[in-house]
Amino acid sequence: MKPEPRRIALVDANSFYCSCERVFRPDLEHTPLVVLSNNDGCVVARDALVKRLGVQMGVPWFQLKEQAERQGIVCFSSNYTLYGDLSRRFMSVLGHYVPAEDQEVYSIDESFLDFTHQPQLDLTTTGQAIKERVRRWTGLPVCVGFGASKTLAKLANHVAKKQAPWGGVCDLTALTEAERRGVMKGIEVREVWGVGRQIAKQLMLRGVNTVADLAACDPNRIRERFGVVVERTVNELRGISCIDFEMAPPAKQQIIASRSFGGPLYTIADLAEPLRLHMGRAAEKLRHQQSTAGVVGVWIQTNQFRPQDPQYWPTRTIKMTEHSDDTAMLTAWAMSVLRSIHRPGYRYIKLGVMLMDLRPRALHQGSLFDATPPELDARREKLMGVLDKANGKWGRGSMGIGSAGVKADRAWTMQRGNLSPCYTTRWNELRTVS
DNA sequence: TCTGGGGTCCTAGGACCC
DNA sequence: TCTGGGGTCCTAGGACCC
Repeated sequence: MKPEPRRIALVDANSFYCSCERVFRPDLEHTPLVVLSNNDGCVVARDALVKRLGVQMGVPWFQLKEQAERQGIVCFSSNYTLYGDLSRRFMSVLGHYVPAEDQEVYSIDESFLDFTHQPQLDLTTTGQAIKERVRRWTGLPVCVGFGASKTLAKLANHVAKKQAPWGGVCDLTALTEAERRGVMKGIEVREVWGVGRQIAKQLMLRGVNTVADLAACDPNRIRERFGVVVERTVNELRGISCIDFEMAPPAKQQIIASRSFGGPLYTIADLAEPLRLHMGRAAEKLRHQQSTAGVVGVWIQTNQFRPQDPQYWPTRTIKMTEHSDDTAMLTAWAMSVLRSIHRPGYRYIKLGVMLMDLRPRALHQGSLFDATPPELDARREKLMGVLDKANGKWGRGSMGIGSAGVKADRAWTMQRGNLSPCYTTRWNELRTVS
């Protein structure tokens, strides 16, 4: 017996970061808007008006600045505290439509919802209701796509976004086979979830140009040439759901914290400061997911966009003698790595730290040679708890190990010249109505 | 002068073992 | 002349995602 096809929705916010900024700045409703990456480096979000002006994703801001001024484009530094908070509200509105086990929060601005267990619902009507309620309760504009698999739901969402007649909601499950094929014929294969630049190029060389072409491929042949991942994608396009919902996000297998500096750094002493800051953040994430790390890694790099500079981008990892989640311990190991890879005479612009070989904290057992007595371990744990609380309350980096705790304008701190206030998370930055 | 920061999965090939 | 074969583990690199 053939199982009933699934009814999966993908809800995706339009130009999420830009929309977040606009929620608190209704005066900018008709102003073209971009949001910049860390350090005000390049464009990471564009609203519809800016897209129409032909501004590409990822353009360095310094190249765009003049044009932006001419065309009245407003720019914001990224404000992840604000986006994270609006994301939580958005996701909780979606939670009204399905039981918790049928919602997967896929990214900061996207969520899958499984309506398979609510066959009585008309999906287009439901999609419109979702769109309206999210708009009313959070101020965010969203589009909704429905399909028999996650990949088809993604595709439907793409259609809802790009093709105005759908009104922001596209239900592929309501179409006949022929109608669906018609829609797929009109979309380039590159747009499929899971098909990136390289694979799209290879497919097109073989005459597979549209989504319809890919859906018509023999999965076995695809597997031979492209592997199991693309094979799965073909099956999903054919309405066979292969990618399951992931409920509690699995614990991370590696944790990375890195940033470009506001300006170049040179010595080990210079680099130690951002190292301590990054390791503070990484260790916090590690403790948050209740893991310990067995391996720490560090990399530093010079500016590859300055070919006139000598280039150097060493990276190295080291296996610690025991697993740990202790900021001071992890920092000490990372410092030893930094000392081993650092060479004088280079102009460094970025440093990153990495935690690997993660395992659940419950498994942690003091090693036979562990010099720290258990009661000291308990005190350390308490200290780490205080650290995480303080940083949650007063902002990242307000408390840390050594000099990383000092909040100051240093050469290496991020440039965020156009940061919006934290409207939703700090009392003193709340919007006032007069 | 100024060019982001995270993550995952799969595969191929080498080391090593019996 | 003639140089096995299969299994596992690890790592590096490539591809993808947001």
